[in-house]
Amino acid sequence: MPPLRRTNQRVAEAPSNRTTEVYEQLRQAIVEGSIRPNERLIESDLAERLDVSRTPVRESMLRLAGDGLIVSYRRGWVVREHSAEEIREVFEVRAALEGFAAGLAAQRAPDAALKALEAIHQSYIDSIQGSSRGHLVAHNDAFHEAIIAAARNQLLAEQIHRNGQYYFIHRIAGFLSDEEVHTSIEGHEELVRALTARDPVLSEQVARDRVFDGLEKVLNRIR
Amino acid sequence: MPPLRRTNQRVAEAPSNRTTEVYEQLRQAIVEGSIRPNERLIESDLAERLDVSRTPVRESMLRLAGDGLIVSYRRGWVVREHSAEEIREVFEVRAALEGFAAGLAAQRAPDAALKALEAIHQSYIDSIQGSSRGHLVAHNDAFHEAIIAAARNQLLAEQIHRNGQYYFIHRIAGFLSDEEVHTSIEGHEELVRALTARDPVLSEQVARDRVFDGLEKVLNRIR
DNA sequence: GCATACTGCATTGCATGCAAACATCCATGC
DNA sequence: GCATGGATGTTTGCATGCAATGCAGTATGC
Repeated sequence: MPPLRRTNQRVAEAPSNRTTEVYEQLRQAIVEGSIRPNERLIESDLAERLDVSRTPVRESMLRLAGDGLIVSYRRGWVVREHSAEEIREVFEVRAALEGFAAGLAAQRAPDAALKALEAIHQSYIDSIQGSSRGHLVAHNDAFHEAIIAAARNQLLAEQIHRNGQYYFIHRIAGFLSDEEVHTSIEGHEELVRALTARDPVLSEQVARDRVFDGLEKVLNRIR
Repeated sequence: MPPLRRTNQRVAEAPSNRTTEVYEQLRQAIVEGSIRPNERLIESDLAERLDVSRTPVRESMLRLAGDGLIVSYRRGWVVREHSAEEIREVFEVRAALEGFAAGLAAQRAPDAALKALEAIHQSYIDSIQGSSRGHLVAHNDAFHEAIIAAARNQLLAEQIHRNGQYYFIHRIAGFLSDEEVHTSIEGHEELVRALTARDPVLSEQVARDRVFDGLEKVLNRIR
């Protein structure tokens, strides 16, 4: 046990190297859906395709498993499939975490942060005419990011991100009806109001309700 | 992309092998505190001590990093240290997740599960005379497990466990004053009442309050 | 005496080889 | 025709080697 300098600053969880590159690529592929659920992941295959040895691929697998994106099955790994039941579970966890974040934001966010949030929301409404759906996803992300940041709890932010469940949203965003888009915007509006009123209980409630709305939409899509 | 049989059943995240063994051992050592915060982890060192090659050690490191127990620092890994600020963050996440779980349990738990919970609590009170502190930890774990199970959301359960924050509790459990033990038991009592009353809002509130109580205790210890 | 450059060493990053485990396929028996 | 057992091939689990990286300690210049 040698003496060691302190590391109180938050440090990247993983350094930048080839393993991390591979990890990012695989993660992206799974999230986008270009590697499909239940598809089996063969080390030597992927290694060859990505032009690295099996080692970084193996290590990436472990990290993906930690994220819950793949699970061990028999000898190897397969992309996890989310049954309707599991999707419900995912959204419940989101409701818990994002709801809590909204509650914290209502208590802690500096006034400037709330103003910025309002600006994000407003600029989105202004630009809604173009009505590009890619834009919609980007806006939604920015809006949530702002709230999560305002909650001032990095661990909470990490957990929300890590869950990597956003990919459900990415896959379905293109399919939302105009009415659903409208509902979503109204939800944002309501949330902004609750936050600027500095009402933690209401903010949490609204944020949760929005998540459960999302769940309904997803469940409708997969049926 | 070969056709593949389905894997809808939930599968263990990692198989049982030497890597997993090493992982468990290291995790235990960190959680118990026998490897201290800010201590540096040397692959070849650990490999020799555990009598395996560096490969399973490396892979364990990645999983530990995924759990947030170690962080990359310079070239290697160090055991993460939790500043007071981070401890607050940890407990806020616990409040979010465990509170939510209590709320779900109030809505969903079969009557039998609540009866079982009451029994756990009661048997503990009956046996409190012995007042062994190891027993206290075990009881606390059982109590929480029962609630988490009753919430009927496996992902939520995984997240609560994974956070691996219990180790704060293990480290301090021996140091609780009798008064604090008493408070904790009262908390359990209150929670059982809220759950059997099937009141989700109250249950969530009580569970959260208990977590924040715990935070106070921990913060008092480290000062 | 302090800063800066250089050299050696500890330690990781990645590749690869080998053996064991497991699935698959086919043959055989009932 | 179905089940059971064995052989074969694929894929992982783990060990190990080599090169590269960055740290430490020392020497050198100012």
